Order: sequence, then structure tokens, then C-alpha cells
Amino acid sequence: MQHLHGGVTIRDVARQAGVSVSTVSRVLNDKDDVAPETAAIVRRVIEEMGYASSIAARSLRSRTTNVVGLIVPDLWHPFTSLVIRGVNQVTSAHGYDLLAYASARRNPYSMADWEVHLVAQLNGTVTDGIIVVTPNAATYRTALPLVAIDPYQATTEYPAVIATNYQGVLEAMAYLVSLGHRRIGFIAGRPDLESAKRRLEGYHAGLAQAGIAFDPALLVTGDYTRTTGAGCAEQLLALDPPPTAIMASSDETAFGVYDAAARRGMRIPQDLSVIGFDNTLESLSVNPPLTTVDQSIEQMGALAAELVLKLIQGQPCESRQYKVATRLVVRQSCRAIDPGS
Amino acid sequence: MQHLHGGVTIRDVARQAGVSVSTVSRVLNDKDDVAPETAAIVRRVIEEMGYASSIAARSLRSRTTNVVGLIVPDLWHPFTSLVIRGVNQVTSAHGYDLLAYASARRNPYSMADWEVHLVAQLNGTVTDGIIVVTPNAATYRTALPLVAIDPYQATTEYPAVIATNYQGVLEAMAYLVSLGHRRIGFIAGRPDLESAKRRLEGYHAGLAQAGIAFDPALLVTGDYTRTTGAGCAEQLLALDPPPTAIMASSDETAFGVYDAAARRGMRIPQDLSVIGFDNTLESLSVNPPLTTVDQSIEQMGALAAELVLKLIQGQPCESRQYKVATRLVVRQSCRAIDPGS
DNA sequence: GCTGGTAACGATACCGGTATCGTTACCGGA
DNA sequence: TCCGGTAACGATACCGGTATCGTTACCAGC
Repeated sequence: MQHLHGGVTIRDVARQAGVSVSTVSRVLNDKDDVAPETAAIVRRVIEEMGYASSIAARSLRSRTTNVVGLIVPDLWHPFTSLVIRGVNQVTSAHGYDLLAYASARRNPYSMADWEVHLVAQLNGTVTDGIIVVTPNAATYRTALPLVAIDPYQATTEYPAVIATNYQGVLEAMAYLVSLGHRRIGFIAGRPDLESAKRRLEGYHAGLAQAGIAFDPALLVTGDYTRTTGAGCAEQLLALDPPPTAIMASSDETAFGVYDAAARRGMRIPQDLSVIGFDNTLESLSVNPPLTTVDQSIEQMGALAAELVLKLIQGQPCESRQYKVATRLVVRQSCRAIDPGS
Repeated sequence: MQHLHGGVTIRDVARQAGVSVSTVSRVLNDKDDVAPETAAIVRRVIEEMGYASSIAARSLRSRTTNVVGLIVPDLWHPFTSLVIRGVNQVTSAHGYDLLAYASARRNPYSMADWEVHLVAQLNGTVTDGIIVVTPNAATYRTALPLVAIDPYQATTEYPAVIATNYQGVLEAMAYLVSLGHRRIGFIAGRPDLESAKRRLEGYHAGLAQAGIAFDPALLVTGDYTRTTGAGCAEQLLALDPPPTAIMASSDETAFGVYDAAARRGMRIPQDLSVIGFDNTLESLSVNPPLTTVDQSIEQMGALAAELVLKLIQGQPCESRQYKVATRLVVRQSCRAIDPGS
């Protein structure tokens, strides 16, 4: 309790053990320049005093922390959770600690480049490398190894891990067409998001591939959320005739479609087929289980972690874009229809 | 790029702006001892150079970081996610950043006191306060304000936020009794967990309150997981006569009961009433929706955050234990029966 | 003219560690 | 005896910021 904050410092330990701070530091870092008996004494004193070294101070000088930083827009969204899971698997396997950092901003999406100040915070000396989830900026002022997952920008100065959004929707559309659907509604994501743009392109391509003319009335724009998705679905279902299937840009949006259908007394899949995008945990437990496009979000996190660890070890990245394949997961929210109906 | 790590330091900014580091620091912290024109120049240089100050260095001297640390056993478990959500709401409302720290240990539960080294890491100067989720240790070597959520120990040296596990089960039992149930099975949680012990006590109290004699055969011990829960349920349903209702110590366990009932061709709630504990998201989407005890996990997180912020501001905590009330959420997994049946 | 006060800014110690270099004691060999 | 080498450890600069105090210039008031 000699210092203001009450913590035990390396100097306290040194004094107590009757050695210099240098020696204590050597013991802490398992250097070999210290006699076994001395090391034993120091270790005992450390134990007795409950000393723990501060990463902040250590890293300031030694520039290595064994910690990987993960910057996320929020910490509870299903997408984020899955990313974290994948990242953590890899980092922990390599003995790195994981530190997830979320903004104090109330709504992460309210401001462009919300993440730049977080990168800046971690920039100094807290982490050895950074992974950013859904970043806005195309470049950062940092010398730390940095990898992005699902960036908004199409081209970035840092390596990025992205899903094959285009192919994912394309595959889903082909599936709907194979079931006989011709009037397929699409609820897009926020147009400023790269992933949303790619998914929309997949929709157009899917129509073209099936020889179906694009009907502007069947395209509404949401923002990946459930409530907006419900509103968009209302709009689509009010058409005459309504679409027989709706391709949603995200699972959350698809749940909104469920809500809207329920309000209109429509049954899924009897009266309406629905496909989502993300394969979140919830998509399995809704009723009926949602057919959706799996992004292997967890795998994206794992890949990003491997990349950042490679960069930390000084190895270069061959590519600037790493694509993780999507996969259509067929459950029970779609059914085949007669072309005539 | 003059330094090894390539980052721009406050000295680079000072040199570029033609002022001293002191002045730059003053501008950074909005001190009033600086001329507006000078401040403008400094700010412009900061912008141009993309300078960002390092928390590590700052906090080393100023002992305040505006960051609250959250130490969790994992980052993806639903319980953790909800806690984080509650914590984040409060911290962000007060302008604090949130930093979630997970262990590199593969299985957090494999070692006792997994969290002590994480507390030690954050101890020094990285955060202003710490919240620990489901900690083992009853005390920590840290001078930082520390609050725990759902600790394993019954009594701790730090303030703890806990749910009213006892009352929660008691209320659920009263509900089952009111529906006419007399043979009520109970699947306990891991006996070393404080929360599991309290829930078991609630079961006994519930029986006593209804004047029902305790039957040891109706009590089996699980571990909060789904598969074990299923095994326990098999055991209970093999009894003659089987219980008409099962009180599960967690939602996961309750899902296990669903599984076991399905295997035996029993319908819920027609043939068996089930109550869970946790009110996870999944409990809403299973079929039938699960009647369960809500822990308001999110509210626990929020309360813990408020406490830690109070401590950071130097205000004392009146109590050592803060209880968050549980609440029975009645859905469709229970039905009334004739006492005779 | 001299003093006192204040606005604006600079110089420097310091936070808690680590890296680097220096110092001491002790040993073997010529 | 003297020298060189090495094991063990100490002294100190330094990381990038902030806190504290000192300095300068300028102006009002006597």
C-alpha cells in the first residue's frame, strides 16, 4: 500500500527480496542469468506479496504482449459471438490471450469509422495484433498487424476475410427456382454495406440465370434488422399477386418476414417460402426451422486469427482477400409449388 | 516511422507543430491553459499525422483509463452474452469503454481460479475497474474496484451480484403445486456451484411448503447441460409411477428433458410438465415454449456495472451482496392435472 | 520605474516495467 | 602474480505519455 493505487510494484518485490529490480525482472521472464536460489527467493516473495506485473508498463518497453485485440461494433450480436468463438479457438491454441474491445458509442452504426479510435487506442502497446469486425475505413494509422473480417469497403489496404455473399444468394435463388418459384421477393440490406451490395447482385444474377425478368416492386431495402424486415415483408405481401417466396438478406430479416406472415395469417412454408442468410443459432430454433445461407462465420474468425498470428510472426500475407465459401442449409421454410399457382 | 514500431508519438507531433510535448498533452486533454490558435495548429498536425495516444502510456502516469474490464470464462456462451449486453448498456451510458477479456485456456472450467491471472493482468493500469463473471476465488490481489457476477463462493470479499436462485425455484414449485402436481422430479445442477445448491434448497422448501414428503428417487443430479439432463430425465421417467412434472435447474437441462420425453413418446405438457431456469432465448423457440424462471441476466450485468462505476468514483458499496429478483415466465410446457391421476 | 498578477508555454521528473551495459567476485591457466 | 573469462547481479536509460513546477512576456496599478 505504499503507492497511491495500492498495488505492489516490482520495486517493492525487489526491496523485500533484497535484490535489484533487474533481478526480479529476470526471474519474471525466466532469463537464465540468475542463480537458482535467488530465483527461488524472488518467486517466494512474489507469491507472498501477491505481485502481478502490469501489461501496460511491460509492453511500453518490450513491445510484445501475447495478446490479440478484437475490435467489434458490439459484443452481443450473434454474428459477433460466432466470430469471437472462431478467433478464440485459434488464439488460445497458440497461447495468446484475447481481448475484445467494444466502443462506448451507443449505436455503433451511427457514426462512420466508429472503429478508428478503437484501433488507435489499441495501437500503442496493448496488443500484438488487431482483428477488426465489419470496419468502415479502408486503411488505418497503425503499425500493428491488422486483419479485417467482412469490411464494408470492397478494397482495403489490409488483408480481409470475406464470405462469398454473391454466390451464396445465387445458390439460394437457384434452389427457389428449382422448387418452381418465379415471383421471388428480395429484402436487401443497407445499401452502403459491401456485403449487402454483393447479396443484391446475387439476387439479380439469380433471376437472370433463371430467365426471370426483374420486377422492381419485388425489391425492397431493409437494414438487416428484424423490425425493418417485418415492414419490408408487409410491403411485399401486400402486392397483388404477392411473391411466393422471399429471399431475405439476413436471418434477422427473415425472422421479420415470419412476423409479418404471422400477422397476415400466412403459414410458412405452405403459403410463403423464406430463405435467410447467416445461419445463426436462432435460425434453427424458430418454427419452422429456417432454410438459410451459412456464412461459416466461425471459420471466418478462425481464418482471420491465423492470418494475424502469421503477421505477428513477421510472415507476409500472400493475398489481400480471403474468401470463405457460403453453403446453403436446407431446412423447412421452403416448399415446392406448381408453376401455375 | 522514426520509431521501431512505426507509430507516431506525442513528441513527433510536438516537433511538427513547433511546440512542446506539454502543450500537445494539454490540447489532447482539453486543458484551458492553451491559446486557441496554438490548439488549432496542434489539432491540425494531430489530424495530419494520424496521431493517437496510447492508453498504456497514458494510464501508467495518470491512473485513469475510462475503460471497464470484464473478465469472462468464455465469450460466446448465452449467459456471457447477456451479461455483456447489460454491462455495456451502463458503461457506454457513462462514457466508459468496455474491454472483455477471456482466458487463453482451452477449457475455462478445467482449472480452479482460472480468472486470477486475468485479474492480475488487468490489475496494473489497463482498466479503472473490473467485473468478473462466475469467479472461483473469494478474494483477489488487486487494488482495483472489483465486482463479481454469480460467484461460486457463497461469501466473497468483494461485492457480488447474484440471482435469487432459492426464491426462483420456490415460486416455480408453488406454480406446479397450484396446477395439482404432487410428484415433482428435480434435476439438480453441479453440486459445487453455489447457484445449484440454492436451487436445490428451493426445491426442498417448495415441497415442504406444499406439505409433500421428499422422495429421494425424484431427485437426480445433473450438471446444467442438455445431454446430462436427458439422462437424468430418463432416470426419472423410468420410475413407477413417473413424476407428472419435472423441475430442471437450467433451460439446457429442460431441453434434455424434452429430448428424453420425445424418445419415450411422451408429449409436453399433456403427459409431462416441465419448468426450466434461465429464460434463455432458446426457451422461447422450442416446442412447446418453455415455462422457465427468468434470471434477468442482463439486469445483473447492468447492476454490476453500476456498482463498479460507483466504486471507481470513490463511493463505497453499502452491501456485499446484491440480489436480482427472479421471475417465473409462464409459457406452455405445464398443464393442470387432477390430483387423482 | 517597479511590483504583482496572469496567460501561455516549456523543462523535467515520474509511472512500472524491460534492455543495455557496467560491476563485482571468483576461477583457471600461464 | 597477473590476466582473461564468466556467472550473477546492479545501475541506469528508456518506452510514451501526464503532473508539476518553472519561465517568459505582457499588462495594470501604484
